[in-house]
Amino acid sequence: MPKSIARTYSQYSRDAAALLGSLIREARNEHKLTAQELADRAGISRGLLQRIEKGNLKCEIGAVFEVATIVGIKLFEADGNALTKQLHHTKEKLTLMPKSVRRKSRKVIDDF
Amino acid sequence: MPKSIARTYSQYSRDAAALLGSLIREARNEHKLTAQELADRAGISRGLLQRIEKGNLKCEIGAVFEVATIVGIKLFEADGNALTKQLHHTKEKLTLMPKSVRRKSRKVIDDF
DNA sequence: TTATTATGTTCTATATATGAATCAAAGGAA
DNA sequence: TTCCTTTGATTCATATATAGAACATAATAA
Repeated sequence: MPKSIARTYSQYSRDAAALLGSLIREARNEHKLTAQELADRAGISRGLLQRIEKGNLKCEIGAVFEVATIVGIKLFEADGNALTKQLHHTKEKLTLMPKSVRRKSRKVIDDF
Repeated sequence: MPKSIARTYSQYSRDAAALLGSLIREARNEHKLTAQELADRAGISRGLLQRIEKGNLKCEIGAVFEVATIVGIKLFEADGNALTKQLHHTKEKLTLMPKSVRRKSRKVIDDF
């Protein structure tokens, strides 16, 4: 990760992460799960779980999704099956669309 | 990250990430945005965007949220304002709940 | 109150995700 | 077809997120 400069995030992204973290925290309490227990189930450290619950945007999305799934927070869809359905549908749409994005040539316009 | 062993993810998490990636890809095409352009707007590299669209679970959630937000994919809520409302509501609930999870003492039962 | 457990916080070593560069392959326009 | 662009797929150097430990603080039960 060379040339890295502190990344900026939009307010919406920060709110979304904070909300998801709070939802996880709430769900964990309702499930009567210790931070350590939930972390163990998700295969992550307690420290990482804490950062997730705080809405830290630098956590890997896989860890966040795992934790959310364990405590019963459904991403995107209410019933589980709809997820894969929508996935297949989306992928079918993709095959029918142009493979690459291409706008009108800039080169030709620029030089003359 | 010591003692790291290839992390495993649930099928649901993998599907969720794959779906989100496909949705991003689709939205990007509809917005007529080049991968490079979207990556620039999100402040990430094109390679990272590629992995996000592939549903790679090891990407940082902040980058994924940024990209999703830019192409108009709303996380969790349809209208933007409801997000913060729900956030405040959730945090209020948290203050009314026990601060820590504690089950009946195991020590006392175990030894005697 | 006291004892015990959960959570918060900081630190360090290291595994690894990321940015950048490169090349190949594919796609769309003329 | 030929050109130009976009995308896919590598590779590598390095910035950094993570695991783990240690400790402090907070919170619950008795």
